[in-house]
Amino acid sequence: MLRTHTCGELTINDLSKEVTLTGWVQKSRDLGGMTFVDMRDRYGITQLTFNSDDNADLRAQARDLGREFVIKVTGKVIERSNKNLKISTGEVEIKVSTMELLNAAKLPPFLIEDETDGGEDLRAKYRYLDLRRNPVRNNLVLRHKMAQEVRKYLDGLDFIEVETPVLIKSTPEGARDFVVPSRMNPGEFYALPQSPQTFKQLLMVSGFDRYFQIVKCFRDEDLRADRQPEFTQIDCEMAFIEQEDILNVFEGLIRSLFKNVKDVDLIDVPRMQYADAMRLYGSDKPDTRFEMQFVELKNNTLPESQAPLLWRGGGEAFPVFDNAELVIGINARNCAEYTRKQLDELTDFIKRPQIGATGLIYLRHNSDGSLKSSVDKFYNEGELKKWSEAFDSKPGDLILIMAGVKDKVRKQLSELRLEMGNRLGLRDKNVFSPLWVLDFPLLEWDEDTQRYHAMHHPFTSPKPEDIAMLDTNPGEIRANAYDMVINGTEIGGGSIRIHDRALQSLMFKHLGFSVDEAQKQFGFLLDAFEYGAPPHGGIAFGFDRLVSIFAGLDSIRDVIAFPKNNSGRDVMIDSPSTIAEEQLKELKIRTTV
RNA sequence: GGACCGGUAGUUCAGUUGGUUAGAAUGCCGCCCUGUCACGGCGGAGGUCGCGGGUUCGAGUCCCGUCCGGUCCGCCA
Repeated sequence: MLRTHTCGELTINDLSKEVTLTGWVQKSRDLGGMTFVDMRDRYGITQLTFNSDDNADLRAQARDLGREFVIKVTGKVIERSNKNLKISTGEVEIKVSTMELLNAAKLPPFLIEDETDGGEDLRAKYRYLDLRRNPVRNNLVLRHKMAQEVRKYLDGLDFIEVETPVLIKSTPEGARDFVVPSRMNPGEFYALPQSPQTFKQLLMVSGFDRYFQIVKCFRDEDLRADRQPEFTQIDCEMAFIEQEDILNVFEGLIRSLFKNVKDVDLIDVPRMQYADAMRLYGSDKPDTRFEMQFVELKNNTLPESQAPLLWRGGGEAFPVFDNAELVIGINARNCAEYTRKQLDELTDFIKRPQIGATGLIYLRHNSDGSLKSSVDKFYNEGELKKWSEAFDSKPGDLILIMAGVKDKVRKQLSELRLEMGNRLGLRDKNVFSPLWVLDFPLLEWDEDTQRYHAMHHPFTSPKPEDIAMLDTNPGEIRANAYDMVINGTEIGGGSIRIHDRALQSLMFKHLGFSVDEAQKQFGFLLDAFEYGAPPHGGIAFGFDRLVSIFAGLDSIRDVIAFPKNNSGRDVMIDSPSTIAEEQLKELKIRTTV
C-alpha cells in the first residue's frame, strides 16, 4: 500500500502520528512564505502545509503542483492554528516532510468541485473527471448501498439470485430489440433481453420458487431523462403465491430500502384501482404527494344514472361544454389571485403541441366569496355556485376546467395538475409518496396495427371473472397486474402470470399470433407449462429510477456511472461506431454503401 | 418521425433596433504576500461568436440550410 491513511480519516485524535497519504491536488493556496495544499481522495480532503522556513526546496516543489496532480506525501499530523470546522479533518493538517509526484495532470476542462462550472456535454465527455466530484460519486455510493440492501432483504426471504443469458431471441412483442449478429450462424441474430421475463418464469417451473436478479436490460427505443437504452432492473419472481403476497413482500422491500438507506419511515403503501387513477388523476402513475383530484362536471361515457350533472340552464348554449364527452377540472387552492398573465401562461402551457389542448376555463372563487368565471356569459350565478360546491372551493381558490374527449382531456388535465403542483411547490423531493396501482387492463387497442396489444406483457393473467369478455369486450378485461408508483414515477410493475398452456395459447391467439407463430416464438414456454408449472407471479423494479428518486434527481443519467446521451451515444468512448470491413465479412453482413 | 430551448474566451454566461476595438465572472499564467481554507493585492494572456450559404455599405445579432447538446411528444408489452 502506498498510503497509511486516507484523506478523510485523520482527526484531532491522530495528532503527532507520522502518516503517508496519497491523493489528488484539489487546490493550493500560496501565501508569502508557505503553501497550503488540499489533497483529495474519495474519502475526503486533508490539508497539507509546506513552510519555506522548514524546507524551502519542498515548499518550492509544492508551489509547482497543479490541479489534479497525483501525489504521495509523508509527514506529521499537527493541530491547525486556525481550524476549519466545515470539514471533518479540519482541525488537523499534515506538516509534510517528503513528497513524491506520482503523476502530473493536465488542467481539467472544468472545475472538479461540488459546484462545477462544466456543462453536461463536457462532463459527459470527461465522465471519469466528473465522477471525481462529490455529488456524482455520492450517487454511485447510494446506488451501491441500495443494491446491497436489496440483496440483503431478498436473501433474508430465501430469494436466490440467478443469472440469465444476455444473448437471447428476438420477439415481436414489446419494445424494439437490440440485436447481435451470430458469426457461427450466418444471417441469424441474437437479441439482448428487454427483461429476463421468460427465463424467470422457467425458473419457477424449475422449482426455484423465489428468484431475483439485479440485471441489465436493453430496449432500442428513444431516450429520455429517465430512460436509457441499457438500464438495470431488480427482477423478481415467486411461485405458489397470490397477488397479495407479491404486494406485501415488495412493499416490504421498498420500506426496508427507505428505512435502511434513507432512514425514512413509510407508513404504508396505499392501493388504487387503475380505473380510479385514471378518473381522479388522469394518469396510471399519479403523483400522490398532493391531492388536487379531478372533479367531473360532465361525463357522457357513464350511464345516465351515474352521470355527474353539468349545471346549466338559462344562458346561451356553450358548445365547448355541450359537445364535450368529458368536462373535468381541478381546484388549485389559494390561486384566486392569479393574474391574467399567469392564467395566460397556463393556457399556453396546455396549448403546447406536446399537450395539445384547445383551451382552459377558470372559475375564480374570490376572497369576498364571489365567483368569477371566464364563461360567465354562458352560466348564471347559481350554476357557478354548484360548480364551486362540486370542487369544494373556498374563497381564494381557483378552479381550472377543461373539456374534450375522455382519454385526451384526462391526460391533458393531468399535465396541468402536475404543472400546478410544481408552481405551488407541492412536489417536494424530500417527500415520498408510494402507491400501488392495481387491476390494469389486460389489453390495449393499437390504432396502427389495428389489433389488441398486451398492456403489460403477453404472459399476464386476466382476472378469472373477466375472461368471458375475451370475445365480446377485450378492452374491458382487467389483468392481475400492478405497478408501484412513487411521486408520479412508475418504478416497478408486475403481474400474476399465466401458468396454463391452454390459457396462454388463448392469449396468444387474441394477440394475433397464429398457432405456428406462437409455437415458434414461445414454444419453449408453452411446452414448459405442460411439465408442472406452478402458479407464479412477479415484479420488476427500475433500479436506476429508484436510485434517482432516492437521490432527489430527475435524470437517471446521474446515477449511472457511464450513461449515454440523448441520442444513445456514449460521447466519452464515442460509441456506437462503425466496424472494420473484416468484421462485417466474418459476420456475413453486407454493407450498402 | 415531430416540437421547443441552447451553441460567444479553458469554463459558465451577457451582448439592446444590425453599427467603432465582442464584455463579465471564474479558471489559467506572472509578480507580491507566513495561517489560508470561496485567501488577498497588482498585472497579463486567452475569441474562426458551432459550421455553410444568403440579405446588407456593414451580421454574434436578420433569413435559409446543416451539425451538436438538452427537454418533451410519438415510441418505451
